[in-house]
Amino acid sequence: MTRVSSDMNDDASTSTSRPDASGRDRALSAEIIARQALVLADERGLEKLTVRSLASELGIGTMTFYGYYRSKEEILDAMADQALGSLALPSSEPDESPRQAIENVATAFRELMIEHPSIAQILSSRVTDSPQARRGAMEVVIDRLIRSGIPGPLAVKSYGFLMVHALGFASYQTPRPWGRGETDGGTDESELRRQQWHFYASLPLPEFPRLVELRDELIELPGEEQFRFGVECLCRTVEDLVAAGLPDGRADQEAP
Amino acid sequence: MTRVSSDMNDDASTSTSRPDASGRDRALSAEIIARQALVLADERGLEKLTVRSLASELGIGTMTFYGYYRSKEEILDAMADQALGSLALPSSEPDESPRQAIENVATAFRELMIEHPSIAQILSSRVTDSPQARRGAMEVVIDRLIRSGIPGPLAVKSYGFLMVHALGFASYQTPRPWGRGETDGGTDESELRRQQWHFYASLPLPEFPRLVELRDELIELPGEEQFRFGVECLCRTVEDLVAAGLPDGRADQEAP
DNA sequence: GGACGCGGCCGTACGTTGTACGGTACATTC
DNA sequence: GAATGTACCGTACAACGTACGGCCGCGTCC
Repeated sequence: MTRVSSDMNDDASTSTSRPDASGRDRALSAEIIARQALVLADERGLEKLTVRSLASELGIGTMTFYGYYRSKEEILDAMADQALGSLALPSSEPDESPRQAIENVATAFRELMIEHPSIAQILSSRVTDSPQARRGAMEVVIDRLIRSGIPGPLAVKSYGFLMVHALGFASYQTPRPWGRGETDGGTDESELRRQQWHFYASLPLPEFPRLVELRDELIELPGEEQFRFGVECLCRTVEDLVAAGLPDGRADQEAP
Repeated sequence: MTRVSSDMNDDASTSTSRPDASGRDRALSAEIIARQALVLADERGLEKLTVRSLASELGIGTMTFYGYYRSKEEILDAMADQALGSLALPSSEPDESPRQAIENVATAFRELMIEHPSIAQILSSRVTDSPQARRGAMEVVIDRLIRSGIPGPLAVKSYGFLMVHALGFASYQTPRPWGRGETDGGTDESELRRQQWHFYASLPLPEFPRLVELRDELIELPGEEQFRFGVECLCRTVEDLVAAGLPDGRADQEAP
């Protein structure tokens, strides 16, 4: 059952259908393997992704993997590339404001991190030399920001801001149920919030007055509103700078 | 010894630990081991930190480690705790502005990530259940922000912003020389920048016009100025919200 | 046709990892 | 001295990444 009709270009997803016409056809492609690896890492956690388990899931021998990637490190790069390549920006409106462009990019980044929880770990644990699709995402995002009216240097800074914000946000908590404990049943969203609330409420008041006092806000730290707050900060600043006609976000003390 | 993070009053972790009123004295303490582990991870990289190498560095047998920590996971938490506990805020001025408070906190976070490059990886790769010193850092930072005039809910959001920004920033590149390649001698700052510049300059122009055009800005993405830009965004927004008298950063569409 | 070579596949094996198990050595208490 | 409890660690094992080399079906050349 290792043969899967060996026609990989059925949906025209990849342009590198066959590397060369030497010898036999390969049953798989590097991209299919990377995609499956990403699925496994997102479902079961990056630390459960081993070369053996991946090969087993693909129905191939363990060492066959090394015919497609030279090391496990290499496929981690490919996985990050795969995920970044699936960045889904909504189609561009003709007269998009800087705020709309920023919020669209931010939402796309956030959804990417939610859909692929493992890439935050991958990007954090690797040096990530020269990704391929990452350049494509950079180009598309920066172009989108510039077309909305943001000057180039400021658009680059905004891209960096959003990427760092989304990445840091995904890294900050990563509340995957498989991470700690085996109580899969009781790890829903509201129950986790309730536990956090009780934790903050039970802290010694003389030592942590602020944490106890602000427990209602603290449990919202990993929430959507916190993410939006960061995006709002960027939007306001960019709007100010664009209105002032400054080409970048250099921090000079302007007098209003 | 900055905090009470000793192992004696840890109630729920291990029930079999009686530190005194027992047989012999222990040669080490859990905190000393965590500190040494943090040094090793920062110097040689987190992936080179093994239980064996750590024990060898401490001059103890491998299994002796498990008399202080129940698993390697546990010491990763302790290392993050150790690093967070060493957060160094400058002493508070009596009438500190919100901007000054935010910039002080941001600088402390940034220096922490620079001094301990491994904690970004630790925080990203772990679920990090209930750190001890992290609560202390949260309390101190949020209190500092509130004392500068920022309302409590907004101070919490600002704390989250700064933590996420610093963490994401540290995760984004992590340009450690030991990460890739063995050319330790030629991996200084300016040389790396030059290589990046040439990379962007050599991209195919029709495919990546923005990246080629903005290559001078792009190589500054992991730089200090990009970090400051994010902080500036927060400062401006907080100043606006405080001036408007809003208790938090909820994104209502204000009419100027 | 036969021989050859080549490339995709993978079984086996090796070194390293985290850590369970049990033994040793010594201080304290009968 | 005997008993007990604790700190320490040598050995062992499963799981990991992956080097090595063999098998096998195909294209090519005689």
